[in-house]
Amino acid sequence: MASSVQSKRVRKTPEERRTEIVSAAAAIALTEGLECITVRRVADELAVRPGLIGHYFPVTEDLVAEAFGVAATAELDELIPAGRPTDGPVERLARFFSLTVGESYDGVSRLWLNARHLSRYRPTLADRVARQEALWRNRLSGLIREGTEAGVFHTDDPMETAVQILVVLDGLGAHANTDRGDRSPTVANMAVTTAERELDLQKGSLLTLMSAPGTHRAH
Amino acid sequence: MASSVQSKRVRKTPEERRTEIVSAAAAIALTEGLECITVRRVADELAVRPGLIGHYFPVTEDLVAEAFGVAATAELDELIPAGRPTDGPVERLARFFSLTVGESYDGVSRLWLNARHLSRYRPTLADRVARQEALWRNRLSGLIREGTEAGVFHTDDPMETAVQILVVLDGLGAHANTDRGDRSPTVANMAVTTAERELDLQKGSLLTLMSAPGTHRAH
DNA sequence: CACGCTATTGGATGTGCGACCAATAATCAA
DNA sequence: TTGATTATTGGTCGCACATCCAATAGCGTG
Repeated sequence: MASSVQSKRVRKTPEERRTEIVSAAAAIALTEGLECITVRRVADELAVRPGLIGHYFPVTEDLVAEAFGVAATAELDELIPAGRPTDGPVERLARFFSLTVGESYDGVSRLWLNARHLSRYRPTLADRVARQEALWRNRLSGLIREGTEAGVFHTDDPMETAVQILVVLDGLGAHANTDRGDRSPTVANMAVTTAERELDLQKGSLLTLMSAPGTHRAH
Repeated sequence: MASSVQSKRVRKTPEERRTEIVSAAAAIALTEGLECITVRRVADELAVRPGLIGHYFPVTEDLVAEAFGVAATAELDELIPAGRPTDGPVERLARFFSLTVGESYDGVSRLWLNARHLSRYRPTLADRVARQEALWRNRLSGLIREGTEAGVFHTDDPMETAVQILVVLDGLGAHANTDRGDRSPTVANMAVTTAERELDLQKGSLLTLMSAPGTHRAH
């Protein structure tokens, strides 16, 4: 009982330890940024020695890429849950937007900003970013396609519409690290407006469905 | 003549040396990135000793912020020249877009991406970014206001329209470090489309004016 | 010409990083 | 119980960075 640091070493299965490491790294990626994922930082997050991280990830860049992938996938699953939907396309799209306009989405914006910039120097991460972009595109365009087939959305090219929405979302998210305070409602709702226009929905129809969750900004 | 390194030390006026340093740093910012602005890197760019940089910029972060400001201002002056205009608002806006869709604009996109991310950790840079954003907003909204007063553009709020255009531009620029290859014309021209829509211009009217400069992508 | 100012040099200090490796001990099979 | 496997430790190495400082030498002033 003399020392708070653990004297006995705990030995886990490689799989368990590995996911533990990646999870810790993903958490750091979201809260502090991808460049804070360092061998030492992750190590004392898990109360192990730095060398152990290097044992599972001999090249740190691989851990960074993996952490981004896990974090981004988790966020996407929150925005547009995969699997059998319980709601209709309109409700699911409204959910998506209500989550993306909230301030809690700033963390996600920061992560993407972070990853996109860091991709300039880390090819492994660049690959992961490209894969995640495809994942997000596909998930959103899938939702849109569902809606068009159900007759509630109208667009010739669901993928193109999805990309347009994501571009606007990226543009809004670019300011996650700076001002973002003095934003007019028109600008703040640009993504929703884009969706309503490109999907041929009535103006404000999506917006009115978005009041359900706790974190929204009606302004 | 035995040594290629300079044996004699050159002594310049503080103003001259200072601008020299900032210019070198700005060039590095555009080509390699803001985190490559290091005391040593700038020093051997100018063939001086690292200590000299520290003499003019005791805190390196200040040099980084200054370099970004200079680089961004220079780019803006290229996109929307200040001073007495020789062309009309429509031509100037067309020039703006023809320069922003070209691949040569990727460098600028990268710079903004870089600065916006780095602002997360460097408050001094964050201030500079905020000021530059205001500068860009004002310059573009000024141009739009000119056009509305001349009766060629139609919008109730030139500033809001300017911000909308810039948001789309930021969204498109987010991918400057990754793919950006498989982009449909619709997506590639989103910023122009936004302008035409928000300024109540005829569809394609701006686009057709954009063929002049060498670097454009009609797709 | 001599002197003072200071731009510029050369070097030191301390930090954090990724990568590497031999020694140790936990776990499981024989 | 014994032994092999390997997860985990503890430490080292070299590198790049920002910051600080005393010594040096250009250049203008007297």
